[in-house]
Amino acid sequence: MSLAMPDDGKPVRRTAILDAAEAQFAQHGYDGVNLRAIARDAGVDVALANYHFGKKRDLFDAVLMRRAEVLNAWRLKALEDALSEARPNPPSVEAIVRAYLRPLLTGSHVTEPGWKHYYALIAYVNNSPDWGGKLMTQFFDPLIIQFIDALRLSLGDVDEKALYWSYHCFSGALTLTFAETGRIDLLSKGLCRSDDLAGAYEHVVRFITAGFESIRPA
Amino acid sequence: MSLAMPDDGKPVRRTAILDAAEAQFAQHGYDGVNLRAIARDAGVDVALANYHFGKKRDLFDAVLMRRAEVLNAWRLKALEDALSEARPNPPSVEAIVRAYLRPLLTGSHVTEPGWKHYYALIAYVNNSPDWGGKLMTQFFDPLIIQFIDALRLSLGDVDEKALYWSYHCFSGALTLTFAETGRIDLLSKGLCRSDDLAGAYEHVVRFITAGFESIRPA
DNA sequence: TCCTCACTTCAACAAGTGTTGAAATATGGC
DNA sequence: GCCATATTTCAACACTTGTTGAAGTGAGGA
Repeated sequence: MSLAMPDDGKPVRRTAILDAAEAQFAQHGYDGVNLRAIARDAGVDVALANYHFGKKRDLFDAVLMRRAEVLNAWRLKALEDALSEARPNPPSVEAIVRAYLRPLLTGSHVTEPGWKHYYALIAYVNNSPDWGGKLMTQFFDPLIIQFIDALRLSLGDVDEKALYWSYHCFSGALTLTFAETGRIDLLSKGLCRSDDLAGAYEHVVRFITAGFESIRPA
Repeated sequence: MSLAMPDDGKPVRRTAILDAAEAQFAQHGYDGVNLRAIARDAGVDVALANYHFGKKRDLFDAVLMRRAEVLNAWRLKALEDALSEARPNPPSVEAIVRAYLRPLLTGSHVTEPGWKHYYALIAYVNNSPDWGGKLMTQFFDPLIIQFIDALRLSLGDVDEKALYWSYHCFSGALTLTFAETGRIDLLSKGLCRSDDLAGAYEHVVRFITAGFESIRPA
């Protein structure tokens, strides 16, 4: 393995491009970014992005995919832990919600700044009409379905439409919160801070858990 | 008044540009749109957008402002109605949430297709880092503060941070739902439909109301 | 009729865009 | 050292971008 290779066996410049693209796309969206700015941030020639990733759109997909695999694995493990801890009973709604959120707040997800960019990117994709929905489906649906299955298990014979719309609310609240848009700082006149995700965690968990509990059949 | 003037006294081409820009910005975001495409959709020369609105960014602001004023007025009336109906008691949380949502589902907001574009645009702005938060603050905060005041009245001596984070969750869920991204259609395999806002309404109200109720002091 | 003014179009600029093919360089196996 | 391969740079093309100044149009008032 060359000295120019990080642990994953891919050239360092390749990951430098991914990192720079991730930050840029998160901040300005797909169309707000040009490849020369990405290359400059990565300390690299423009053409190199094309060599490693092909077209601009493919680079965007590569950025999205890289951490999606990691995040899905973390979340899956957290969900399985919650399920096995509660067995033979179904886990509580709160435990499921926490399993979905906690990976965003532990380990390298906090220390490595790239993850913060990634969360903002997810918010951008999640709220983009048409193609955003397709991308989310492609990268995250297999795992999300498992979470919804767990919720169905926990809530009993729940109305299916209510379940999906509730997850939809969850998704919107979550992506906006982790995007750290600075919105709540202005609205609350500094009382709440976007970058204090740990502080937001308990509030979000409580709000979302109560929302899901409200559809539990009587 | 010239024949080229609609009721509001502004030239028809001016509003045609606003309509076209609204649709384009909603679908592709600020940077994903070029003025020539807007002009083509409006059946107008490129330079005319510049004549009426100045720079591209000013056009974007004009699009945002046009319906913000209308929406804020509708919502304020709905809130005041809820307050006066409940007087001398504080209104219920559910009544406040409904006052915030119902204007999106009544009158011209349903019949006029431009409003659907506008909702998608709000989702785009709300989830944009930095400048998105500033824009939302500028156009919507005065009204939102009144809604939060009403919620504080209804919920009693509530924790302030919990109140703001709860509204934040509300905001994320709401903007995503009304953006009609097509996401829930794919996730639910067609069971739920993004364009069925009336169908989503009751589910969202229930979820959000329960979330706010969960922070009510014991 | 002529003038004024708001509105609209035309033509063009200067800068920036993604993408590419060929050349240059580095790397690892023999 | 030599060769095949992977990586990186260079230079350039063809095209789109926002913006502008000058010219054109039409309606209403004097």
